[in-house]
Amino acid sequence: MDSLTPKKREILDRENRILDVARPIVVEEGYHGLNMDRIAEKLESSKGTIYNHFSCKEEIIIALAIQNASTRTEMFRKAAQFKGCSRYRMMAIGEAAERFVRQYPDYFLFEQILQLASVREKTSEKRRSVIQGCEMQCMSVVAGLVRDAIAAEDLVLPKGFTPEKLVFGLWSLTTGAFAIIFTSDSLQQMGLVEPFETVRDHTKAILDGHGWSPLSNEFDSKKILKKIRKEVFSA
Amino acid sequence: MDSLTPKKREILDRENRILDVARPIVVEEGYHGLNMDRIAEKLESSKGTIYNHFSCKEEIIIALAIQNASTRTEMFRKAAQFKGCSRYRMMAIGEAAERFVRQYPDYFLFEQILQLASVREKTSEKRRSVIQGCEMQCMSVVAGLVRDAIAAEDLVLPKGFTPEKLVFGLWSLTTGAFAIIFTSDSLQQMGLVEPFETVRDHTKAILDGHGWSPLSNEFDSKKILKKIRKEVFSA
DNA sequence: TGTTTTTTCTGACGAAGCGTCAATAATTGA
DNA sequence: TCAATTATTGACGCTTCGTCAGAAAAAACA
Repeated sequence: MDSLTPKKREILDRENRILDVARPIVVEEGYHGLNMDRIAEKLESSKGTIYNHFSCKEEIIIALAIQNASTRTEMFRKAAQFKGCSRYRMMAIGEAAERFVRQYPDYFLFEQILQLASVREKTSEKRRSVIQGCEMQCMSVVAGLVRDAIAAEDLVLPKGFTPEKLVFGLWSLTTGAFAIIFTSDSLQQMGLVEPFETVRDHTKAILDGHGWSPLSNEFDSKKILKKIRKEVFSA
Repeated sequence: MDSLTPKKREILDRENRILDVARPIVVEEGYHGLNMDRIAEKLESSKGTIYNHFSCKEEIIIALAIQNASTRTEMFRKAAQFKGCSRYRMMAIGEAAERFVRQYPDYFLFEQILQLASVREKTSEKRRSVIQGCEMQCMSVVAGLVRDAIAAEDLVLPKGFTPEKLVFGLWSLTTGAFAIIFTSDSLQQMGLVEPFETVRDHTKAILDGHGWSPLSNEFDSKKILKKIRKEVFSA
């Protein structure tokens, strides 16, 4: 359905043009570098027009995050479909998480900005719930996989230890690690050069620690990872 | 040495009074709620005077973080001195991390604000390195403990897997989890009511996963935790 | 004690960014 | 073609930032 009046088309396009202009500014100069006058200037329209699309700059930032958020959900879904036992499928999701963050490092920057209460509260409930929805869907995919593992008797969780608790742990580990990777100077200081590999190692340890079989010493993870990369991620 | 001229004393006091005034503002109204005029008003002095102490509001926020940062280092040091095997001492540090974050939740708020590049870059190298130093010291304590564990043959790390890598994993898990606990709505949605307990469980899993003995099924962690709480934290 | 020098304080000021809205321009539809 | 509707514009008021010349206070000196 591209048959819109030229004017409607222009307005629709502009929404994306605004985001295209804003993205590199936020990436290069951060939250404070982004301002409405500058966007208007680059877009060769007036500030009022920008405000017709976004009610404040925070809305632009959350819109930028939304541009990427559903991609992650898709990647998680696709990864969960990897043909193999539950543990391998979990590995595939780990790979998805890593690929996503390497491919869209901007996303983490936006999330970081949006985590600040004073920024977040300026955004619309509508956009907030889109982001929240994408995140919840990712977690649901993982939780579903944990349930599959339990059903397949690859994993036995202690009484009261819900699949969601396991998801929370993995989520904490990966988002915590990514935050450190992207913002902290400590890694250099500690001499860590391959942080992503280390994240993989720790994910492995958590899963082993919870007894999710096959345990990592019972299979060749290098080989499986290769297979995952080939079968799930090559388009 | 409190024998200063009354004027010098007043100036020195004021530095703290500024922080005392600023803290609740940042905690309650976030980064955007804090502004220099407001501080000046509450302090019943002029804005210029505030600027004599702090060159911008970001400096105030980092100063607030510094007020707590060394406490954490101290708590970690104290915890590492717990009398027991390496794994128990590690548990003591986990307990220290949890206690710190519960006792000074503000600190995490400040850190979050300071993580934004556009905020961080306004702070002085001097204060930045104080914070960085405290953090590195915490990590060193943990890394030292890992080395102790290796020396005691409680832990064998694979070739190339440095103690720092293990620290990175634990650090990621805990900071990631704390960030989620304090800022995300997802926890409620997932029905997680005791997140701190869950963090403990995952820490346990990571340590088990790396084979740090005694493994968690070889001792009564409830009992040890009780002992830690009594012997390390009761002052 | 009075006087000079040094330090500190003050608040008005310019700059920058936000978000608004009356006026203007463009588009649509009859 | 022309009224009605919709979209655009940028000047404006407001808030906050950070500065700095002049005022006030403190310290040093005589």
